[in-house]
Amino acid sequence: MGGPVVIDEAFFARDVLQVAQDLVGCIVRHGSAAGRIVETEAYHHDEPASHAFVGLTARTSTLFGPPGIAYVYRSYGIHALLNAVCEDETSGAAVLLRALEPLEGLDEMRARRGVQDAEALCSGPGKLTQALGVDLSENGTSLLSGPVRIEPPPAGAPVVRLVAGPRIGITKATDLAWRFSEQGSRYVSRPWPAGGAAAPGGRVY
DNA sequence: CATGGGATTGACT
DNA sequence: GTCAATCCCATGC
Repeated sequence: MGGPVVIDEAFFARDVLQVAQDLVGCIVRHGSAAGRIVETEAYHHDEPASHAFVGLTARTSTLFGPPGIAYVYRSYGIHALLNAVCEDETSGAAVLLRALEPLEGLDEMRARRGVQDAEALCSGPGKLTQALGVDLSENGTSLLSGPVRIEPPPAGAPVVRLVAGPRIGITKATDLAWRFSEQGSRYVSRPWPAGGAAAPGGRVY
């Protein structure tokens, strides 16, 4: 897709659907652990599946912060989920990182996750934060200059083929095809329908 | 102040 | 396929 080479605040300030697609193929790093993003979902305060739908509260203040910061929250009392805040302070928009292809610090990830299989280390939004060692203390920190960083794809990396479909694990706004992943990746949180075809209502890019 | 519901995972029938 | 674990916080009394 010839996406942006530079990841800066302007990268995250764009439309959240565009950022969600462009983040697939980028690198997330925390300490010596790093992985390549293979699956994302977009959320926006205009639709009820978003935490920001309720407006500005203590919980959502991070979502209504500047683009390029991390929104980390606890899900089901157990898991930390990592998002990248997008658009401007009025949007309450963010991209949820749902799965990574582990690249560096595999043994560190295995120790934190308690599993060996590389395909199971980061194949879910709660799994990848556990593997990277990301927790709620990183909420609100910069993804450009903070402890958790997002980097552009390595130079010469092949163009990513994207598949879009409905978001997972939500009960509202399930008609929106705002989940994006790399076509054919073995590291996604849930496999797509056989043959690499787009899910119902989805689309292949 | 009490209650209830998750953007999930892993164990189990 | 079902279900519990377990914490934050929005909501309502």
